[in-house]
Amino acid sequence: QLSQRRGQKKQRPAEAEQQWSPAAVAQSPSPKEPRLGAPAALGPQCSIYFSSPKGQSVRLGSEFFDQPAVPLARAFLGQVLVRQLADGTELRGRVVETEAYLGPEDEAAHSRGGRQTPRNRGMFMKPGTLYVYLIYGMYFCMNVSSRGDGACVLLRALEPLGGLEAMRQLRKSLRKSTASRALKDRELCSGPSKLCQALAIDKSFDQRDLAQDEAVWLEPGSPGPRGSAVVAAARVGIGNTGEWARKPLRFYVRGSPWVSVVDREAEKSTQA
DNA sequence: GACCCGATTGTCT
DNA sequence: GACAATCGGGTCA
Repeated sequence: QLSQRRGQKKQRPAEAEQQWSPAAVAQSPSPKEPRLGAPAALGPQCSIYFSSPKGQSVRLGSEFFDQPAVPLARAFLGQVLVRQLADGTELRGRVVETEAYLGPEDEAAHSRGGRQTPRNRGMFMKPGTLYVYLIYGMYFCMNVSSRGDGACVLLRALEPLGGLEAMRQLRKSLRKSTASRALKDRELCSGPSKLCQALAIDKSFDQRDLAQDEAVWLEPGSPGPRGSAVVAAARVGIGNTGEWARKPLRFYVRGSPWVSVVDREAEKSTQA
């Protein structure tokens, strides 16, 4: 396993290109500002991909999630994940990295061989259902069920857009570090468990519906990256699963400094 | 009931 | 690059 992990490339140290600077992108409304209507309170009017009551608080509906894991993993890129805390604070982040898990045939998936247990039930529920699980006894990973039995998409990294200070506070308090240096913006959501900490996502979100839940939802972002702007690479942290460890089922936005692990080789084969 | 290990992260060398 | 932290769930007896 270690030898396979060793193949992963490290995040490059280069500074963030301007176009990805969070300051240059949307500033989310401060918690003090009047909030939009509850996103879950959707009227009957629905478009193909999202609902927009009164043209406000647009969220992606269940139709968006009802596609196979690979296209869904790609479609997630560029969309904005929003988490509303109990006090009304909105945390926002643009999805920049995902992984697809294909279901029973995928040897690296928790649903491999058709295994269905109380833990991974969310993977088998309707598209848009969250599958949140505890890993290494202390971290959470957040997946979204896709079309296909036992198939889902793992959210691996976000570009923080709003509520950065709340994220920093959550990350600081949830991790067990002695030294409490301030975390850089790049450290807030650049990993599957980091983003769960930053957005206060835990086991209580397991099996919730991303298309309906009041505390977490997905909004359409700017036009997502297309074609060669998306890098397809091997998934991270997959061990002895043979060919399945090498399949290019991880997708990330080329050039984004918010990605957790950059794979230079994969970037070459996915020519810009 | 015992045992093993993980879709990770952070720290230290 | 190595390695510890930490525990629920899967597997097998």
